[in-house]
Amino acid sequence: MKFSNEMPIYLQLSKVLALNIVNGKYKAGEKIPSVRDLANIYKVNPNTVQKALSELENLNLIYTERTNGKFVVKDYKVIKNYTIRLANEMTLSYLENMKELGIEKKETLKFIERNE
Amino acid sequence: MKFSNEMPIYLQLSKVLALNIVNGKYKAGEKIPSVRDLANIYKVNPNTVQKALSELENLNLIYTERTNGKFVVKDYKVIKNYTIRLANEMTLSYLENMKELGIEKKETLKFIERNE
DNA sequence: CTCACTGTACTAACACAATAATACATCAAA
DNA sequence: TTTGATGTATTATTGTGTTAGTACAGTGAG
Repeated sequence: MKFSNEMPIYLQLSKVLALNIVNGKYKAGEKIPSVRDLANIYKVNPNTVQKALSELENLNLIYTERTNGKFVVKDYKVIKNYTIRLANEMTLSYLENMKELGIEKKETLKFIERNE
Repeated sequence: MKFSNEMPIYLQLSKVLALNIVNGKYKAGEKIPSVRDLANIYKVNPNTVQKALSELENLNLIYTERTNGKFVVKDYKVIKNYTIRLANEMTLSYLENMKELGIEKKETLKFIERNE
């Protein structure tokens, strides 16, 4: 796993883990790997993992059982809603960015067609 | 002008300035504001401006006349090519991100329609 | 109970982005 | 020539992301 230097690692890691929840690698109600395991998996410091996970907890995507581990939230709707919110944010941001480049919606669609 | 803390300011500033070139606020061949002026405009340190501008110089979007100022590159084609490259990168990245959310191209188009 | 595993907390050290304050060299204009 | 503008370079300081190492408390299994 490679991290960019354009953003703090803990934020990048947080996004990666959120994706794992969204795409079902970590399923609703399931336990996620321990802080120490994640640190090994992604070759970062346990403290960095903890910071990343606290982001996910703020998003209500995971919850903590103090001496047992951290778990994906049980209600799948929460995950689904998060997914839709993310998709909308990404779409809006994409369209805005294209607009800033002077590319209107009609042309934007051409760019999308071109990239299968 | 507000900067996020998710990315170094000099990179954010560099993107803003690149946009000013792309959308024609700073036209081909034109002089851009001095390092000190830009620092005042965006309320950042002159050193930060310099770092941002060196990014633009690496992209060949601007060039320097040592004691006269910095100028947008004269050849408009360079700017146009940069714009297209950016748009392609953004589109590709957007489609990949949506795919990671489990949203295929057909559904992605619906999201775009929904966001006029 | 003992041991291994959890999350959590703390300190220390390092790297680097960012700010601040100067200083210098070059050119153009007054 | 003098003045002011330009880019550039240097040094010091601050804040914080990251790593490293250690320690503690609670839980469950053997």
